[in-house]
Amino acid sequence: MKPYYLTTAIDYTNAPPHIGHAYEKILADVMARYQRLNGREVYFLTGVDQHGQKVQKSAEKAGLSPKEFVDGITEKFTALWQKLDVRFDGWAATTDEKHSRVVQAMLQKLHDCGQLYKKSYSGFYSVRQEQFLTDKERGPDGKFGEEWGEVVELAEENWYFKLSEHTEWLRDFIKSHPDFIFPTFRASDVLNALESSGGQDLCISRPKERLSWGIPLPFDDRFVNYVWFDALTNYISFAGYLADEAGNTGLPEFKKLWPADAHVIGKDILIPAHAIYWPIMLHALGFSDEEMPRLIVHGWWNIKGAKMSKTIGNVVDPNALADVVTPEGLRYYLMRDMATGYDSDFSEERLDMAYNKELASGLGNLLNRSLNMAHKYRNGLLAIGTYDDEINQSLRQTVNDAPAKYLEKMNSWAIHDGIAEAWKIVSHANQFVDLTLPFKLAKDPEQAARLDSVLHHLAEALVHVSVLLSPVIPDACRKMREQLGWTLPDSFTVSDLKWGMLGDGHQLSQPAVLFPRVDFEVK
RNA sequence: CGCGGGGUGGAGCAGCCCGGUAGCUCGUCAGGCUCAUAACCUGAAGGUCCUAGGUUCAAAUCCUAGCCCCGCAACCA
Repeated sequence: MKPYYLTTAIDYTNAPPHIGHAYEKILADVMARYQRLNGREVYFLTGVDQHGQKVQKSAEKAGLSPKEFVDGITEKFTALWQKLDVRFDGWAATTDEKHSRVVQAMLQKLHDCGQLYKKSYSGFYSVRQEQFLTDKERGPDGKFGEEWGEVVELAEENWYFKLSEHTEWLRDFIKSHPDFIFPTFRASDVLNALESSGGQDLCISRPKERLSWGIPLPFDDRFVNYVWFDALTNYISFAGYLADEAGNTGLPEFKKLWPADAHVIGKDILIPAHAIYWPIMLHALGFSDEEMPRLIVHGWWNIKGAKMSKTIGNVVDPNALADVVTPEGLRYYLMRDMATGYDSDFSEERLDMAYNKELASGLGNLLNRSLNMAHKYRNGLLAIGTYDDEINQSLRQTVNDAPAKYLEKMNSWAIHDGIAEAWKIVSHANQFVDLTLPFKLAKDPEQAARLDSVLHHLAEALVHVSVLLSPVIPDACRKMREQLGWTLPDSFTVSDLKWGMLGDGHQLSQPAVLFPRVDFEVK
């Protein structure tokens, strides 16, 4: 089977990362880890989009060169990914020369087969904002507001991509491929956008005098490429597309990797970029319908129902949160509290609940009490024995049922539901302790066999949890396994999970608090 | 009639496709337990399932009309 090829949006290096950036990368990282857990080879690509006018302007404002400015912001992103344990295989930075060469080779290819043309456009241009204005920017009085400064009428030549030639194909493709966009309800949005778009072509250049921070067009050096062919192309350029033509080495073999099994993106960049421009670009380059990628579209984190925005000043900093609830706590919260594809509300109360109630009191405490009793009563040595009863059977049932349900949910990107399936084991195990009362069994020598079976059942249940939750909280699960004295065997998969991972005479390690409780300052 | 999502106990959500005792997590209250991270377990209170019609033996679920909230409407994860 080909490797599972997974990408995220590449983040624009104009401002530091916020909670939404973190969510998307963690979501992709969880899926990457989940696929690996199922024995699938994975290639996970993420990166940064560093070109463009906003960067150029922000750099000027900061008194830095675009390169210096971009490097500074980029470092904030990479540091965050490291902190949050987001492990990617490829790093897509659009200022990378390998990338520029592929972009140029691609543009040349499209130019050669007549997909690009030059045209003059005239309209109203804001000198201060350095952009053309449309009727949308006009105020109620039909005039352009003061924020645009001096507005002049200007004619400018630019290069265009024949997008309109392919819209008919795209319409049919979307209708006949319901899997193309997840969740499916977003597809109707795209079809609507296609209807209203008419036959517009896509402007892909900017004259060099206006924008210098970009990739030059190979067939016309008075222009640099603008946005789309630069940013979207990262998904194939860093996957080894046109590597020979571009003279690139050290990249994956494109034929083996493509198509992408998942482009993980936010709903804001679905239309037009990923659902319209991107498939059409690929189609124009000669990619077949079978070579189209799949889009996984996630929702947004709102703050008390309102959109997060710098203007309102309610931007949530993932770095600060990770410092409070640990990176794993943040990963867990973000995954458990959002139904993939839909919006969700961020709140400190929920984060508090997820960490202190679920991770600390639920899972962490269960591990701690189980190991503690096993050490207290049996020096951490498990004995399987022959004792059994209905209470034991019931817990085994829950544990045995979990993997199949978990797989079903995770395969359809319902991470929150997958977590819930694993959590059923945790809840049942805590209940199990209260039903079996091992601390009482320990006082009665005649109950020795039953006590052994109870301690074994708890440890066994915890081993299962430590596997199922490992994509979401890998480090905590590793620590759990360490305490349980069990290592994940090489090439182990979820379907290998079955009752009896811990044999007779298994030695447990010492317990240690997994998730120390955290006091939340209510702001 | 631009498009999409949503409206379910105090909060957040599931259930709706394939009608049949309204479910989960948190919070509140009461009890139990003492192995454990003041953690764990059990029980209780609390709901016009946005509104009004309709279909049906039966509607949160299907149909019709309307109201409200959010987002999008071609560069914000």
